[in-house]
Amino acid sequence: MVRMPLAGRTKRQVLAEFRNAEILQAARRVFAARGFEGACVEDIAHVAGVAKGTVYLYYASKGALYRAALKRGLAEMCASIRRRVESAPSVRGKLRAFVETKLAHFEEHRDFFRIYSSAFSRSPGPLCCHRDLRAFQEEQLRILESALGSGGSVRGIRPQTAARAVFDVTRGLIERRLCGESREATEKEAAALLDLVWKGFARR
Amino acid sequence: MVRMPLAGRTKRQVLAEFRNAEILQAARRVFAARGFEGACVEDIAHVAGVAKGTVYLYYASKGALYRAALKRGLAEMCASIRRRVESAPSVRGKLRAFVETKLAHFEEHRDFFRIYSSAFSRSPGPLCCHRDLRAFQEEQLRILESALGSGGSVRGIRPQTAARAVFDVTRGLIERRLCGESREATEKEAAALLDLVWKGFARR
Amino acid sequence: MVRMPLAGRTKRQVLAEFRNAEILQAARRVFAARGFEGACVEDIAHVAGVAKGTVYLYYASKGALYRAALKRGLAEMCASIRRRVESAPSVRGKLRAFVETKLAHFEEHRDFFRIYSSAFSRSPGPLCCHRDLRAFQEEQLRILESALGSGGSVRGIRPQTAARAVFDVTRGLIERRLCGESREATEKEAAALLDLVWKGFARR
Amino acid sequence: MVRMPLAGRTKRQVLAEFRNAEILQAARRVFAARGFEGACVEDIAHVAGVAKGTVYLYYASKGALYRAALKRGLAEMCASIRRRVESAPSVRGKLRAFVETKLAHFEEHRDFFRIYSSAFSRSPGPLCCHRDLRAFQEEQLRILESALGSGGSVRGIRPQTAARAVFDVTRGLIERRLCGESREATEKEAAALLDLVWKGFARR
DNA sequence: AATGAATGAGTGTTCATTCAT
DNA sequence: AATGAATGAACACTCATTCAT
Repeated sequence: MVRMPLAGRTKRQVLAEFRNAEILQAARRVFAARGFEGACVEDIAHVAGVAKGTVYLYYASKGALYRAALKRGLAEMCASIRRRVESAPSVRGKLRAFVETKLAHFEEHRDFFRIYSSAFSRSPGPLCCHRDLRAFQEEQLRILESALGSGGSVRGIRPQTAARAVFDVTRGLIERRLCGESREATEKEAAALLDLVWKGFARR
Repeated sequence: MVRMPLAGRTKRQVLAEFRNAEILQAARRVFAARGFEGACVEDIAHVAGVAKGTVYLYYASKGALYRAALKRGLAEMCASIRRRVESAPSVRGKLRAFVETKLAHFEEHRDFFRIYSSAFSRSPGPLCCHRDLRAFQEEQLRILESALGSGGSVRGIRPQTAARAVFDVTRGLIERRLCGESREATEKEAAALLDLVWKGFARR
Repeated sequence: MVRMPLAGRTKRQVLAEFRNAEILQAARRVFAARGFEGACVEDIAHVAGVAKGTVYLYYASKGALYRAALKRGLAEMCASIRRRVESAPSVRGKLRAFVETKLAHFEEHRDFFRIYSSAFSRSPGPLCCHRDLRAFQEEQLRILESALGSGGSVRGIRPQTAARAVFDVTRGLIERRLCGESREATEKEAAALLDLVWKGFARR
Repeated sequence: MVRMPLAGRTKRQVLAEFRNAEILQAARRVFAARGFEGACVEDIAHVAGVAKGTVYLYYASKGALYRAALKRGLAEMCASIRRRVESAPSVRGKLRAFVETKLAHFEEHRDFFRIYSSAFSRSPGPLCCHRDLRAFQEEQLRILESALGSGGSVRGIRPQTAARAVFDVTRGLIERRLCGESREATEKEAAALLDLVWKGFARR
């Protein structure tokens, strides 16, 4: 954690942070457009407006840069989800907010989905998804759980279960949406799926 | 001109089919372990017990080999799903069969999941998953739909919706299972999720 | 030297000779179209209507096949030159016949010129053209020399010198013709060049 | 931003030019020794004393490197020819200078002749020589034409014709010289051929 | 801190040649 | 004699990473 006094950052630090942001941004764009292996550091550097060597001053390797870009994207999305879910008034509204926010996010950052969805399968060795990805998935589940738990309307089904259902179903929705399904069809499907889960969960 | 023995296949053809199977098998293993870009044709050949050039007698390119391996894996899985689902007696039993068959399949072919789950994000250009993958997803949905439709127990929710819910939720289950969740936890979760969907779908 | 009795060739031999001719013919076509390195034995075999392995029954290597094709082409051309030159009545007519025959030959077998003209530069090791090529060049020179010598009209210039001049100048003509110069321009140039040589050689 | 010292070139630029020259030089040697297809980039790099990748910093492809090497060699030769021809006093002296310069050049850069003479036959598609080669041939012809034209001694034969004769005959001389003919024989032949052309061209 | 020239390991693919059938 | 499946050496080109300036 870095102390950040009001006027305490030197010009150097400010510049460095700016550069870092530029690089991360560029990385996201390029990785998203071409995948991890398809992207090349030189292009990322070019898009970021710096020289290739500079990238290595900020990130130790292409892999580290990839992970940082992934993490940054996930963090942004999670924050946005939390904000929207928490500000929804009802439980059903919170579920809708979750689905809609994620759909909108990936539609806006359509490119980012490729990173997101390949994060599981990338990484060598034993089959396992990125630590970061796991962490952010957990966070999303917790957001959903507390939304559902606060409703207190359960009968026989745990909020964790419903949270996972919503989470999984949302992923499928996004995938189909990005694969070409129309916005209307997706919205109808989203409503229907939420309805299904809701009925299963909240029925008395 | 080659004599065609009664069996209908010459020794040559048999050998070729055997080789082909070996190569496909090896491809699946290596692609699964290292991803498309991480895998190198030489290794696949080595695992298959043939020379690099031989691979190219059977498949025109690394990409073609990848697609064939993916397709073969998907076809096997789909066939196995259909068999098990159709032979289950009740509707709930069919759903259980779907989930359990997929879980078991990916547990047995743990490696294959990496291919399966990266199939979406691979492929350049506009974000879109492989034709083959799409086709097999559709087939699985149709299996589920006809299982659900045959129950006739719907109320306000279409079988398609429930099918998608089951499909999506199963994917999540597998992912969590392969990422380290215990078999027991997964089974419990599977039961709970199916229960949720079932209640939402079939409630009176 | 193989004795060739009128009815003494077995079916086998006849077939073999036929195959050989087909292969040589195909080799010439393919080498001409794609150069030595660009041509692949499989294609030659295909064009010849035999299997790849068969080519190796007739020629020990790609290089040997190339040399044989070159030789065959050169032999044909030389024979045709000799015939035409010898049947021309006057010395000037013989020179004209030489130039015209070569021009026509390469125009008809335009492809062959690529083999012919690369024969010098191909072949590894010390810079030196193919033995065969040398031999056929010598033969052409001798044809010219005897044509010129028979005229007896020399003064101070040896027939060998004039022969070489005609030979060299013809090569240039062909090159320019095949590189796109029009037939008319070439013919005019040929006449002018022959005139020049003739005046230099035969002047009293 | 790089300081620009008075000399007008930074150290970097100087180094780059040096490297470039080394690579071109090496390319010429290796292409000459083994032909275009026989040469491999790694060897060229090795001879140039750089790593393979470095070659690609200077030339986009093996083909581009080849063309550059060809062009550089041609340009050097043409310049040398022009210098020597222009400084010769008489017309006959100019012709002699042309022949002698080319002979000497290829004898010194014996290797280069292989590139030079294969330039015609390389290049796929319709039979045609390299643009560059054509251009430099034209230039040599123009040098000869203006040398001949300045004599004004023509009678019935155009300087262009004589220029081509000299050009073609020189090529033959070089080929024979490099194929093993002795220097004396070549010189005698050169004199005789020039004499022939001269008599044909300049006779009254 | 920033640069970008240099490196060299890595890989898909081709193809001459062999040899079991 | 003919085949064509199998082989594996060869090679152009890319790109992550380093390091002198």
